[in-house]
Amino acid sequence: MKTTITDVARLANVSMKTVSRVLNNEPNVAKKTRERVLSAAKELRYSPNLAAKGLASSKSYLIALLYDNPSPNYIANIQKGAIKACRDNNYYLVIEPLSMVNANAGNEVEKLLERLPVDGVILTPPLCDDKDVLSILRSLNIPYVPVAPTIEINGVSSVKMDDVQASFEMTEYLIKRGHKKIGFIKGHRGHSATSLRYKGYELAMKKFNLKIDKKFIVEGDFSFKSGVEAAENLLGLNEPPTAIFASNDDMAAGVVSVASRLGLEVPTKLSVGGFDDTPLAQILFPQLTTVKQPIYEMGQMAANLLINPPAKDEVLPSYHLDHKLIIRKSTDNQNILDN
Amino acid sequence: MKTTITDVARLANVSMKTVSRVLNNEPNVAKKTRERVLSAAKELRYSPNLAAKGLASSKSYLIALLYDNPSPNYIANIQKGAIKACRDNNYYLVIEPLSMVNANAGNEVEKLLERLPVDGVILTPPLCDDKDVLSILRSLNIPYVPVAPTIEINGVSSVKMDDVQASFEMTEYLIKRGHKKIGFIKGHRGHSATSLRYKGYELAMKKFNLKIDKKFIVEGDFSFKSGVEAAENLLGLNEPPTAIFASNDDMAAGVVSVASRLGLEVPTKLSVGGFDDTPLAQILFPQLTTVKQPIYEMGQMAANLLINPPAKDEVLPSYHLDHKLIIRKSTDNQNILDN
DNA sequence: GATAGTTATGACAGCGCTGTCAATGTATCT
DNA sequence: AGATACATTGACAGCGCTGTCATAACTATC
Repeated sequence: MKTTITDVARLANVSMKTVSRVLNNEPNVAKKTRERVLSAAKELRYSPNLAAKGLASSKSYLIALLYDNPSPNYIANIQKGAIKACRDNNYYLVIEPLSMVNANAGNEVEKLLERLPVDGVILTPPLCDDKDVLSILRSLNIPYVPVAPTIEINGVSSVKMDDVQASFEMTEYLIKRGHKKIGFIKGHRGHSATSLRYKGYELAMKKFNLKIDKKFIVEGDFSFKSGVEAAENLLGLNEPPTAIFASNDDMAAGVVSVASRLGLEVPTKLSVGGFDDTPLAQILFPQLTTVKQPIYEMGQMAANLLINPPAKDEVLPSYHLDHKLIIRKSTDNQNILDN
Repeated sequence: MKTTITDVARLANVSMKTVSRVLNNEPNVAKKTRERVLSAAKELRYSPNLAAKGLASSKSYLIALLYDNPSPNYIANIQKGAIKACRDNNYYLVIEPLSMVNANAGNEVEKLLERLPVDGVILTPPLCDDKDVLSILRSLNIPYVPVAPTIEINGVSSVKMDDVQASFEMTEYLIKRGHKKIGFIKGHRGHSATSLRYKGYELAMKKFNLKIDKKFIVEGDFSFKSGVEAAENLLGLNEPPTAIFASNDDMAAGVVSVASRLGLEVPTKLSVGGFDDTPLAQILFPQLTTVKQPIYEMGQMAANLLINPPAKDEVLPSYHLDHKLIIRKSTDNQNILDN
């Protein structure tokens, strides 16, 4: 029924092994032979049996994506990128949501990976910083790539974006549009992005010799609600900021909602910047100026690093991928400043 | 290194085959033997090699989830449900996004499945109604379960919710809160949910002898923007509705945004109902009354149907799972009506 | 206690592929 | 031409498990 490598071998008049060599792009096959095999395989519409390959070569052609409850949007994009890389290499992606809540994720990972011998694991935050998970992976000797980790691990490449730079650019952009009083809403304490994004803000303010008013820095936790509270706080000041940079879109949405409740028109009276470019950013009115993370690209790169590991001597500690400042209406105060 | 079935067999002093029987819950093993094997397996922390099992039994223990660009939220939930079912049965889920845009998804599916011999496929809309995909699946003889399909296929069970009933309940709820003039925003033409949800609205209106004003029925396309336009249309009427039921949350969000622009307070002046219970529904102010689809449950059920197919004589054409009317602030007009 | 019926167990081949290693063919050099 | 190197090919075992079928060990029956 299903064609096997033997069928191809017979048709091409070579041994199974030679077919195997051709199909796996191994060296040392005569050009003529290679062509003969290829056309035989094509004629028979041959495609290899993954289980058999796996059993014989003790590889699985499977990459696992482990995650613990990040936003659906984030995970969907990581997935798409990872799947792209997998497809390009005849690998497959299996998805495994984990929960760090009930005790040890490490244990869960262990059970999972003992049963499913994947060739590599992609770790997303916050899993990529979980000590147990990392040590299990190391002891099981399974290659892994952390995506946007807080901590760097010796000898392990990670994939990330430059939060500091992105945040710097957003702040710089606001400054260049004439703002001097720029409020900043921090993210969840302990999340690595929180301090990095704040740092970018700080650097930009310093670069342009703007003093950072402590009253303008408010703590949030990345939730819409915390954005609302922070905005109430900031906009209730005697001298409120003319722009607010919230370190994610949900909080920025909170800011916009408070502003509209207070009758403060965005962007004419208040500019608002977000971070992440979630779908929300385009749904909001006015649409949100924000930073698009290279999520898809990170997923793709991560999978690629696992499938085609770089030679030892060219391993980088981490691969930085490009973000993008997306300028939309919520910071479009030009008319006002111009007049 | 890795323990094999042979190790367990040796320790339990039985043959490999008996170990296999025990581990796969096959009948005809003496109780004592079974216990002995089980404890040996436990002691050695044995876990079977998937590739070997697959090769020997020509099964893959893999279920594929095929989708084409639905909302990340939808897909994330389907995934979680499907993975739950997989985990409970030692199966794994591989994810494959497809694109029906560039010509035939059928072809893509074929290439995919020839290479990856999955034991079953979960199809989400709109893929579950694609003729090519369905016929490929049939010709490859791969079991599949459509999730929320428009068309029913003879002999194939599907998993769905009752859109008509849910929509009926929402409408009935609005009516019971005193509304008589209820606007309805339809979804994208051609999407099965569109007509079903409208039908539920219609039935409820009829049941309570409310006449359906044609001006109150507006076409949308499930996008935020179309919700905005529909709302402008509805709220611009001489006698505008006192409640608007948008057939998804994005459009409902559009309604809320128009209402707030027009100074029409929600819910006191206008009640708004949505559908889907997306994250947006809780972010919005006021939070949205909506219908929660059993997405997770559908994913779980779909995977389960593939892993443990029901006996022929008890196959149902489709499995309906329970939705839930989620009542939030956007319809909380009680105070007003009470006074 | 011999016979049949049933349950429990094991021997063994083989799923479809790749790794190893030996064998052959071809080119290069003295 | 003969020796040496290297490129090309194939034979074969075996990855870890399950299906098949034969055999062994019970149970029930008269």
